[in-house]
Amino acid sequence: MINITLPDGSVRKYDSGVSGLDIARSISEGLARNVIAAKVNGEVWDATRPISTDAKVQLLTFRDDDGKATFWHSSAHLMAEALEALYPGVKFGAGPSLENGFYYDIDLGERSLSSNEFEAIEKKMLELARQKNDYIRAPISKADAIKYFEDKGDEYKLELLEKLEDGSITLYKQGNFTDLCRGPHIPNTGVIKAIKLTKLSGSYWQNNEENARMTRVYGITFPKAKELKQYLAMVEEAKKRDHRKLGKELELFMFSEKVGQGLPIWLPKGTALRNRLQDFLTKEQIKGGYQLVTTPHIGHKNLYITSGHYEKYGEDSFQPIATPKEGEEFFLKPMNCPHHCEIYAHKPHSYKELPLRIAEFGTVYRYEQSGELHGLSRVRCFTQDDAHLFCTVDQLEEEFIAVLNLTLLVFKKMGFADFTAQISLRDPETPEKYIGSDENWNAAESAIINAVSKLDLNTVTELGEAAFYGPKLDFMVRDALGRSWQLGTIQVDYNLPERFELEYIGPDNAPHRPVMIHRAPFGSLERFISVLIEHTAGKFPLWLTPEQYAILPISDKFIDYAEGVKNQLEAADIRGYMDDRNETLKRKIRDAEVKKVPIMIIVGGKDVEAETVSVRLQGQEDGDKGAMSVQDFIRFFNNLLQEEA
RNA sequence: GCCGAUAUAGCUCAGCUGGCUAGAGCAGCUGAUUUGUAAUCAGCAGGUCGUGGGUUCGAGUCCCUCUAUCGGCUCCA
Repeated sequence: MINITLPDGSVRKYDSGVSGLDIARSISEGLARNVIAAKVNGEVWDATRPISTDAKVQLLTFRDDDGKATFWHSSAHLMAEALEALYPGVKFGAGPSLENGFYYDIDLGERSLSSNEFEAIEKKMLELARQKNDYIRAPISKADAIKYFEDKGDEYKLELLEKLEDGSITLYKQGNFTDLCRGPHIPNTGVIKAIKLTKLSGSYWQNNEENARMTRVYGITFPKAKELKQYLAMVEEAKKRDHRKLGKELELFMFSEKVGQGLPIWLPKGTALRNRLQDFLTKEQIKGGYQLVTTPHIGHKNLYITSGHYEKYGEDSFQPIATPKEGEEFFLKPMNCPHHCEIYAHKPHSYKELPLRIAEFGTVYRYEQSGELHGLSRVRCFTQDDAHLFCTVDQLEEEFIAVLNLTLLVFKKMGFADFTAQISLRDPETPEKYIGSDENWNAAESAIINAVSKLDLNTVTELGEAAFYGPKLDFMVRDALGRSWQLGTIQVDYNLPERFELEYIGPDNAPHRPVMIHRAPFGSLERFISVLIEHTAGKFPLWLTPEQYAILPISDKFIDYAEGVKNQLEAADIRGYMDDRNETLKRKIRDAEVKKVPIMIIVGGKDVEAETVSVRLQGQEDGDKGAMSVQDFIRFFNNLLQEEA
């Protein structure tokens, strides 16, 4: 008998050789039907794999992330089986699970695959799934495995085998398909009920351009047809919220082929939105003891040689701007820190002045790879809500917490609840990638970890995601299409103060090196706005939206009256416009609804007589709020603003 | 940057296997209508079919170049 400890802490006794599935059965039939895999002492195993020692066991279903991963990985095998049945001789590369679904890289030789063929493949997969074939795990010797794939003629699997150690190799077989695989897998194909192949793309073996080109087939599967339907509906909804589409429709920004790739042009409404975001943050920063600065958009080559960016990014940046003077070169600034370091360096500092916080909405230019450009999320010209804090090592944690709170305030104000704080540390395997002493790195990493632990945050820690000059805390927010984008960032930097030889005079009357914190709560206005658009589906909070109201006169007889109302609202600092077109009221309402103007103010004969306005709220079943005086409307409006805050 | 796909009016799209003056809806303009809570009616105008080249008697349609966009990959100071 062995002892199995379940997640709730209870311990049950089973015969040695019991499987996760057996344990599930002993608990309930329903659970047994839904079990996909079992986490045994922290390692995900096949639900059918025998457990022969005392262990902590967690049964995984499709609801668990590890369960999903197993389900989708098994689905990749199922797809491979279908592909092999439909396209004999196809060779297989890698076929992992993804955050949403799975893919398999395949080599069809001369043949190419088109998405028109997806339906046939899905059909085949369903047919195979219904056979309820078991996924069978088979440990195998290296020699036998090599023989198997030599006979099959799959050179990719042979290449993978070369790197594996004899004794650790397993094959998985379901139906007529056998794959080299570490596993784990679902018990049998029958649980895969709903299948959709989603896209096709090119890839390279081992992700290396020098290697053979392969075709990557993406798909997603679910245990229930309903779940697939919901997923597809979610994807549809996400497409509707795509900031590129809404940005065009709401006339926030544009791109021009003539102006250049990745260079967003902000239209009047988009600019109004940006300016409002900037005003909001500027006020908060002033409260937080920041000083505002303005620096040029270009900098001398020497600035970037000093900062080290020239060496690291010079070749991949916008190339230098030459001047009539021989040998003189300037760069478009790719970041604001070097300029800010020079601001710090322009006069001596006492420890009494620290922390020194300087902020700037700094527009920067980076030559991002053309294939990477994406709406406002990834552009070549963007404005960072940048600031650099110079402080002593002792002040680091406190400053870090203050910055953290500012960032959280921004997220709260914008209604972002679904974000993750990613603690990005060094990769201990590759110390050569980082500059600076171990001592400084340790101090900086623990300052971040300590600061974060004092706040209630959803965090993940990623090794190897640190910048080359220091660890950082990045805020990741998911967009409408499920992609994760980095917004705010807080980074600790010992490197630039060193390179720029920044100093302060300490109480001991000796020079010391300050620490620098880079931070940007929005990250960049461009990316922030892209996520905000998708988050709100274009219906911005009242305080932020470019046009808060539309006055809709019922006919042109009431334009004068409407004009008077508009003046009163302007005086009360409420912004909007009048729709004085010669159109029906229905039409004007529809257009304002589509433009997502939050408040419609209707004025007609009854209003003129009673000295009222009739108020309608956008996007509501019953938006009609009835008639009220302009003074009452202003109160009503301010209440709405209050509710938001 | 790499792989694949796409590019027709301001916007969304039609135009089959190459064949008369390239179509529609919305937006725009003009006129009529003067309207009470999600599209009033009529008329007009608008495109050298992304760019440059080629094949052909003939190219929006086929081929190549470039540019941009989309989906991936890689990258992200």
